[in-house]
Amino acid sequence: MPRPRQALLTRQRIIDTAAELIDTEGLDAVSTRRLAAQLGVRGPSLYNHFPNKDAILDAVADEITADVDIGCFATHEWPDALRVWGRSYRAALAAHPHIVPHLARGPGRRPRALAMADAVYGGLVRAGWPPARATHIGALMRYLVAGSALGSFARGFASDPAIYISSDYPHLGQAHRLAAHQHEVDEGAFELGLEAVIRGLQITYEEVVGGAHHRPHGTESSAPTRR
Amino acid sequence: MPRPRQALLTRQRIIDTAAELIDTEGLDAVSTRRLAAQLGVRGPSLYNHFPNKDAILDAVADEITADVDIGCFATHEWPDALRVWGRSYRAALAAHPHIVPHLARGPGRRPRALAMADAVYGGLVRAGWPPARATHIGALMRYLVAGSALGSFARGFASDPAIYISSDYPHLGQAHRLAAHQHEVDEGAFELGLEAVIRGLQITYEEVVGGAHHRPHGTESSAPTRR
DNA sequence: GCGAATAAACTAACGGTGGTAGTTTTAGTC
DNA sequence: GACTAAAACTACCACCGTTAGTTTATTCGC
Repeated sequence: MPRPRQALLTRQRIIDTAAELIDTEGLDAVSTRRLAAQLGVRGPSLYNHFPNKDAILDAVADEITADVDIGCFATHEWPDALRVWGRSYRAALAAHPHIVPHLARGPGRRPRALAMADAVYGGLVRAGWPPARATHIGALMRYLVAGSALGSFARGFASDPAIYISSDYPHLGQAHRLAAHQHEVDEGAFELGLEAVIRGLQITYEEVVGGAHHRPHGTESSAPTRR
Repeated sequence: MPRPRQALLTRQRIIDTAAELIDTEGLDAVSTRRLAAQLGVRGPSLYNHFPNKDAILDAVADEITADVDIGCFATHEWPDALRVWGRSYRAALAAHPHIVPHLARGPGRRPRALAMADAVYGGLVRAGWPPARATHIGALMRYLVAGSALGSFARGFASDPAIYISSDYPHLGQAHRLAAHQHEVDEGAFELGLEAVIRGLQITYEEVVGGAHHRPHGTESSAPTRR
């Protein structure tokens, strides 16, 4: 009916309900009408609180980013900070895999996503990494995290054994069992990648930064040029 | 118009036109009616050739997978094979970034994607990697490639400088310039990650496989536990 | 305290979406 | 030459995001 005595909707209530709907039924299940129905309301009412549907999804995405640990860059050496951040970043996204495609488009204007980028970049530069490299490392970690949270690698394989019988796939005889080991495969692959990347970066760090943490500035452009 | 003397549609023509539409206008622009219009036809006619829209997108995704070099696993040592495969995999996806979210859900039943998984897994196992590790490496590479092709890291930052002025983001003063260096940043981050991963894996390889390529089985659990 | 402005719900509607049913005509097969 | 299958069509269906305009309650300025 018309304006109620007590407001039925809050930004926060909309965000929470949307997140719940996304988690339980997937991104496609979130229509303005369905979300509104879940809230006991009528669709267009959402537009009193958000300019459009995308803004709702943005708010959900930013909410999720709040669970990521970025304090570690102030308290740990950079390799450990990358480890802690990377794991909490992945855990936050993997808990809500259905919005990862939306989230992975970048921080955009989401304040918490920007704060995360700021902490990572700042921490790496403070540790002595050249700015362009710090950018690369941040990007690379996002690749790993988003790629791993985007969709389960293991679940991507159909669990119907018949598919893999074809002689075209001589090595996939056991692939139908992957889905059952989803968690182990995805987690294990991420950990393997995280450790490999950090180990590889430590070698690069020695080469590039060497022993001196405070390098004379001006030798490395802040604009990420490479030619 | 009833059945024409010469068929207006072909599976291949639909795939090609859909790919073109995706590349030029994005995934959202692909509706059955728009795609049909581009083909000089009326929407429902597509359903004579594909069971639903998703099958069309699947076919486009598989077409793109055809450009990936998987022969390298037969001709190169595993570290070089990973390099060649990874680069061509990423190049194929980055050429069509708009379908990556669709593609990244896994091989499903797409034959070329399955053939790729088969070649990678087979190649790594033949090189001496334990099966569980081979699975992890394949997953890990997909994370890196899909994460990097999914959406440009650099383009994810708004190019409006005003956003980054806030004192909440003390290190992002130059972030608005990222978009201009998109290609360099994305490419550089991927290369950094690829090399770091391979270097890290080579260390693991020495530890796990050692000099002997044929290790007695049973010493390595298939579950990648770390505690 | 009162009038004006704002806020928060609603109904109705627009154009677009994926998909289905049923029709017509052609092409190919026994 | 009769039958079947294929490939286009028209006409829908229910749903989608969004806008416009309405109604009523609250809040703010004087």
